[in-house]
Formats: sequence, structure tokens, C-alpha cells
Amino acid sequence: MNILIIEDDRTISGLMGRTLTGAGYECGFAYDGEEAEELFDSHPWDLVLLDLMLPKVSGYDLLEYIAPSKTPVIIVSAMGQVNDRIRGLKMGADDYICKPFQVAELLARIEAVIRRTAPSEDVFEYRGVVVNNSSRTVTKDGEEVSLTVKEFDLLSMLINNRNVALSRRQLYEYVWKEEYYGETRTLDNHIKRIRQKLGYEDVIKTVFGIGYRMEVPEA
Amino acid sequence: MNILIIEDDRTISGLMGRTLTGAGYECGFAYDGEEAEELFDSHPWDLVLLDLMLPKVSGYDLLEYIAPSKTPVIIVSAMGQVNDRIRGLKMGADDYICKPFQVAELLARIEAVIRRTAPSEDVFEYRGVVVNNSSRTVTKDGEEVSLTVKEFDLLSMLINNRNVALSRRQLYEYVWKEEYYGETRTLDNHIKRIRQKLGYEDVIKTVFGIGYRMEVPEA
DNA sequence: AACCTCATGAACATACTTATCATCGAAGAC
DNA sequence: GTCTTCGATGATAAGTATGTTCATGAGGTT
Repeated sequence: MNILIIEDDRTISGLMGRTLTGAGYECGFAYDGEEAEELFDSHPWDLVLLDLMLPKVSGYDLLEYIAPSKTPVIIVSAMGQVNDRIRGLKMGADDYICKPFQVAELLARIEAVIRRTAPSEDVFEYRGVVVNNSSRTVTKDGEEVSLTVKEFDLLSMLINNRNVALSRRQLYEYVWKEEYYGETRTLDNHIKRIRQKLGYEDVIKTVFGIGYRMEVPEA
Repeated sequence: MNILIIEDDRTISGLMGRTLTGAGYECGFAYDGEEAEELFDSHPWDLVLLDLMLPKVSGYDLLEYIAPSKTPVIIVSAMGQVNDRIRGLKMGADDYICKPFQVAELLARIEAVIRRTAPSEDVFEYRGVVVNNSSRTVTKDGEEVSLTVKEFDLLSMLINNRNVALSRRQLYEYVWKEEYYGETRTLDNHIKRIRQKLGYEDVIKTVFGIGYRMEVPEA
């Protein structure tokens, strides 16, 4: 279990780190919004603890950035900032805890969130195509299909959000980790190759004026 | 949405009841553990607000009793009773809130729990037409109907404000994101196409001199 | 060096969307 | 009733988004 701790106050950050490590979790630390984005992208996390008051990139922007990945988030906010917490929950955070907190409460909330968060599946299967996330391999009718890094990331994004229309911006920024200006055909090309390699011409739908949607019948 | 309020202090119980009723929820009240068990069984509930300090049957026993039904539970406990809250969360409660609480916080927590428990269907259905917001798809009698971006946005606006007359200005500025000067027939044409594609000629009413209103019987 | 893989974006082709016009019809005012 | 204003409609041209091909170059491997 990997937990990303985003908190600029090193005292609190350290306290959290020791508590979680002691409880058997592995932790990463980011001390400002920029670091947080980088670290978040560099590694898969099971949970994010997020302080809303951060240098450089605001906690809310970060929350938006994290949301599409479906990684659960617990907001850590100062006591009394009721509006912050409400806004955070409305933006899709899974829970919040107020500073100062008791370590036992922190652990209880983390366990509660982990318990109710469905572990994101490791293997996806549809129409003879099997996508294995941890090994990053794809097979079609038993034959191995080789996808490039970008193709694979794009595909996972679509799979993780199956049946949801994703904007070009969301897709591009998730895969390329840079701002989308919308002047190239790069994304189209990658989509085209994925469709072709997997025979997914009609599974990955074009949502005109928006982006793409992976259409898979609900289990 | 039916919410069961289990709380022995009638002042607090009443406050919660008024708050929730005002927000459009329906409430049931139990003032001790026995009543709570009876009421809980007599009716299906979407959410339970549970005070842990109760006469007759303890809150914890009640929590155990409720747990198998999977009905979400928010614990309402006195400030400072950290151990109670932790024990409650460990026993499977979905959240807690401390007395005294702000009504806004109560509502936000209820919404958050409802959202993550039964993810609010972003689906609208009427007269064989199904509008799915996240996938941005529309079907009529099972057949997929393809709407353009503007048509879809316009339709959502009407659905989100069903039974409310919306001015041309409101509609135009929401969908087109620019100021409305009122000299074109553009809006009319889009309305026309929506009506046609969905067979909603008499569902989307023209409000003469104002704009349009989507008329749907309240659930 | 020669070769490969991959990402990229220019150029063009295609498909789709939208605004506008002209005209017709309907509602309300008198 | 007549007049006036507002809304409905169908056609179409202009605009915009996407698909596809292809040449290039970066970066790595042999």
C-alpha cells in the first residue's frame, strides 16, 4: 500500500509518515504542488493525503488533476475551514480530517477509505483483448500485441473511465503530462493505432466536439 | 431519499429534521434504540444518522444491527469523543460528524456519503428517451440518437431545470458561452432538432415571449 | 554508420456541425 | 377581423473537427 503525503509543513508531514510507516504503509512525500504533480505521475499510488493549503499549485487544482485517475483522496485541512472541506468533498475527495488530528483517527479514516474504495482492477478483458496493468502487457486472441508507452497509457485511461466521454484535453494531459493547446493530430494518431492494433475501431468511439469514449457493456 | 434520524435529544433531532426536510429529504425519527430497530425494519432507508449515546439499545449494537443491510450510516457524536468515532468507523460506519455541527456541514457530509454509496445516476429518463451525462449518450427506445455538442448541452440545461421556464438569454449564454443579443434564429433551430430527434415536440414547451420549458412530471 | 522504433505535425481528405436566410405559421393586441 | 410580433421550419453555405497518410527527426541499438 503506497500513500502519497502532500503537506508543506514538515512537522506534520513527518508525523504522518512515521505513523503510516509504523502501520505498514509505504509513503511518498511532496512539499508543494509542483512536487506533488511530479511524484503523483511517477508512481502508482493507492491513496493520497492532501493538504489544501499548498505553495505553487493549489490543493484544488491538484484535486482536479488527481480525480480522473480514480485514486482516493483524503483532505487534510485546518480546523474550522468548513467551506474548504465542503468544497473538497464536492470536488470528489473521499474524506477529510482536521488538523490537529489524533494519529488513531488518521489511521481509522485511511482504513475506512481503503475499505470502501474498489481496488482498481489489474486485468481488463473485452472482445478477445486482455490488458494487464501491472505487467503492462496486452494480448489479442492470445497473441501478444506490443503497445508503446503512450499508447498503453492512453488505453488505460480509457479503460479506467470506460463508458465516460473523456475530453481531448483530459486525455492529452494525462498521457503527455503537459498542457493541451489543441493544434496537432498527435492524439488522433495514437487513437488510430490503438484501434487498429486491438481491432477496437468501434469500441473506442469518437465523441465529436469532445474527445473519445471507450464503450464496453457494463458487467 | 429517506433518512432515518436516531437521536434522543429532541432539540437536535428537530434541527436535523428541519434541515434535511428543507433540503428535500424525507425523514423518520427514532428517540431510543428500540424504536430505532423497529423503525429501521419497517421501511427501507437510504441513510441513517446515528447518535451513539442512546437509551435502551446502545448505538454500537444498533450499528451492528444495521451493518448487514449495507445502509450507509453517519455517526453523530459529541465533540471530543474521539474513541467513539474511531470505534464507529471501524465497525463500518461511513462517516461521522461532531456535535455541535453546522447545518451546511451536515448536508455536505450527507451528500458525500450518498454520492459514494449510490453514485448519483447522471441519467435522465422520460418517454423512452435516456440521457446519460457522463458518457454523453442519448438513446430513444433503445436506439442510439446522436446529438451534437450544442444540442446536448442545451438538452442538459433543460433537464437540469426541468419544469422551469428558461429565458432565451439564459439558454443561449449557457450553451454558447457568449452574450445573447437576440437577433438570430439559432436557438430555435437547435430546439427544433432536439424536439425532432427525441420526439419531444410536446415535452419541450415554448414559453411565448420568454423562452422554453421542459415539462416532465415530478418523480 | 546503418538501422530501428516511436512521436510528431504538416497536408490533405472527409465528415460533421452550426449559423443564417427566406419563408411560413401561430399568438397576442387592438 | 387585422396587424404585429414572435417562433418554426427547411435548405444551404460556411465553419470546424476528425481521420489518414506521410516525411521527418529524436533517441536508442546493432
